[in-house]
Amino acid sequence: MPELPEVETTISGIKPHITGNTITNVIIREHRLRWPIPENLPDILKGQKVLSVSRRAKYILIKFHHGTLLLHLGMSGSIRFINKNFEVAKHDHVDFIFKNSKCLRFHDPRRFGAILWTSENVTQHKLLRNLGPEPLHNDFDVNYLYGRSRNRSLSVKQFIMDSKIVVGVGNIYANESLYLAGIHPVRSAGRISKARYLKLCNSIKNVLTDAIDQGGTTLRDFSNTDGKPGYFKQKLNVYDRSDLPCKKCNHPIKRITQNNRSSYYCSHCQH
DNA sequence: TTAATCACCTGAGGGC
DNA sequence: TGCCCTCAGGTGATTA
Repeated sequence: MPELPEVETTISGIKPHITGNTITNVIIREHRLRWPIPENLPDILKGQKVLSVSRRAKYILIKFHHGTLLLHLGMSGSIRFINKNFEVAKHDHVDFIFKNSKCLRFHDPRRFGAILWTSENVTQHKLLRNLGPEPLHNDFDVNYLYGRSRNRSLSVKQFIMDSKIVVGVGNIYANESLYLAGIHPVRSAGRISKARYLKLCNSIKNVLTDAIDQGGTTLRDFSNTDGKPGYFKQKLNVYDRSDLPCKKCNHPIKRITQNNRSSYYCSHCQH
């Protein structure tokens, strides 16, 4: 499932191919994603050149001179850059055809993803304007995280997964970061010391950086733009490892449910 | 303002 | 083999 490292991997894969390239057609086979794809998207994009590709949180931003295309991969989405005549598979919902007969193909079995258009300043788009800082930027640090956590009673795991606090920390990396910081996932966010938030802040940055270097985490649904898997799964310490021995102490990894999300932790190493 | 819950969706896997 | 059920989960919207 695409989290921030997977989105970063996707962008690295498509950026060199589509930047400066011109769209000649957009084929929409299925409009019903998380929100309906705009009916007039082909008219908006035909003949337009891609100026840049960037990311905010897990949104991929493809900039044109007259606006920005927002792509979100949701739970199961992926993008591939292929020849336009490549055989269409089930759940290949949208093709962006380019001048050189190549095609950016959006595939999403669960249709939790999104393809939206804005002609306004994209940073003020309603989906982006209230987002927290990027976890790998300098403005995400222990002072910020500790300050935002005061008087918050929810669990620390829910806290770091809240995109208004920090973006891009999904379930996998929240579990891994808390394990590396030695913090129990159900502990109340407001009752954790600054010293422990320093560890957590560093863990989040390290886990995400490492995962980006490994090309993301392949579980059930993710592959990169070449259709190849990510390799971070091999480095997971707790996620999806319930009942297996902790890599530090050999105690079995436990699994609990928090807000309908699976949490994995070592009761011996995390407090 | 905060926290909890719901809704969206389909493939995988297990039980029978 | 086939059917049914449960689970997985990102995130905006809704409710309390």
